Amino acid sequence: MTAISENKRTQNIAETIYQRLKQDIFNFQLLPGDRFSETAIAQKMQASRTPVREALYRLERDGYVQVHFRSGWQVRPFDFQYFEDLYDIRTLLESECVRRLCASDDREDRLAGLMTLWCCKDEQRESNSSVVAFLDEEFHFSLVESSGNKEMVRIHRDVCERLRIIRRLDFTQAGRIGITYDEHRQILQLIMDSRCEEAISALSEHVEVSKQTVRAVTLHRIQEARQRYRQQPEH
Amino acid sequence: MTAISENKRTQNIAETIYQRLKQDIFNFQLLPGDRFSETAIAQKMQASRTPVREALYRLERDGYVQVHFRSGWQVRPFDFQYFEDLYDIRTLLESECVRRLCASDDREDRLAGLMTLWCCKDEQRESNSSVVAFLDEEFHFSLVESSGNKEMVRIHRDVCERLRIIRRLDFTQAGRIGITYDEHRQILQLIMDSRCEEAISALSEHVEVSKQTVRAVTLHRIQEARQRYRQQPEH
DNA sequence: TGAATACACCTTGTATACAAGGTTGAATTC
DNA sequence: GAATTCAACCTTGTATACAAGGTGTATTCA
Repeated sequence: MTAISENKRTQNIAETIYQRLKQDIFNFQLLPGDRFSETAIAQKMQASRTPVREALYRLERDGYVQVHFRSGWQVRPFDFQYFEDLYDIRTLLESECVRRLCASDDREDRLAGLMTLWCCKDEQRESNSSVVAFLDEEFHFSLVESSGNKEMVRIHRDVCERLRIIRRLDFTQAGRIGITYDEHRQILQLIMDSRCEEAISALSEHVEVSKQTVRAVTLHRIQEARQRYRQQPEH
Repeated sequence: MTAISENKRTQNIAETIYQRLKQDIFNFQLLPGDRFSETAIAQKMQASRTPVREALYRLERDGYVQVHFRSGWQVRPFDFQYFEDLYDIRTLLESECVRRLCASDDREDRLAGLMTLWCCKDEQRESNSSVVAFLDEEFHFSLVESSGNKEMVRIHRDVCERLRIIRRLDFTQAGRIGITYDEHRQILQLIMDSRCEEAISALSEHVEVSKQTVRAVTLHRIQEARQRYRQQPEH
């Protein structure tokens, strides 16, 4: 009801439903393995099946849900290998961009913005974990954008989008914010000094830690959500 | 009419239309920049707009067409920067896989199939350009599959799929077949010898040549198709 | 009591009707 | 003659009706 009525002045019910379903999956209101039908979603969203189907097929291509022929839809079960594969790709793409940055002459100009943001005094550091999570993503996006390869940017954003469902849990852990600042600063400094391999190592390690941290947290959160679900089942 | 009536025993009109539209784009029967409506496609395919829309949204996500709000669809104009970006990503992904192969102990087993196929005697070489084009793709797929990273495989296949529209013109050029065989053999040999950087160089060069060859051919073919179109316009 | 079968219901796939708004071209006015 | 306005048509977005087939349950038979 809400999402539809605050219908952005133009029309894109399909887009709205897409966003809302993704949110539901991200917030573990739709749990991995859950099954549901197009009609049920349509009723919940107070819309017809047409935009619902459009949204679902987008989510299917994104890898979040899968359709069973004439037998309903299902939230794709969690697969940690899947996320680790994505992390590997992220590392590969960003490493390549670091390599190109180190070899470029104008890296000072390209990195100016990031330098002032991440190499600041301790008291100027952001402390809100949501904001830092956002800035962290921007940091990695910027690295890839510096490559000038639009398709690489697109793929990287896509990979990060898939990872966001678990990454956003990262900064809820104590100490992660400070570590992130330190590591970003170190990476930038190494790039500026053209110490390419060291920069790539630092970056890879940075991502690896994030991966490990998230793995434990996510398992915990899914467990938690499943508990809640069992206590007050809606159907 | 044909594509629909030979309707695979089950139903997937949307899938059929998707394939057929993509073919039309690949064969330059739908030219970059062409505009068309859902209704027109539906009539041509003798189906309703519903599966047509599903197919078109898939093609949009694939990057082949774009929708103009309440103003029809358009085949996305050719953008060589786009294809060169894709070639760069391909090179990056495959290089990484070569690197991993060189570092692995069981590369002999993993590459056994490719070795017998590409390091054969001259008289055993395939001469049909379509077949070689297919085998060439399989060669590069196999390299990436050896990484064991399913998502990297998926992205690589996706990139290759986007490139196929221009790559398949490659092997129509005289001499390309022999060169492909020679280069594949060289790359495999370098990997087997664990000469990692040399293997990557050879691979990168191999892809680069393909890129250059295709660029000229494609420009020519589009020109050609546009001529035909002007001579016998259907509308 | 258990297994098998049939039927009712539910699912997605497809076709079609309707709505809202963009485009185009002709008519009208200056 | 040129510019502007308005209306008819065409476009996609959405809702709904219908079709084909999968699922599960209840009933029946052994």
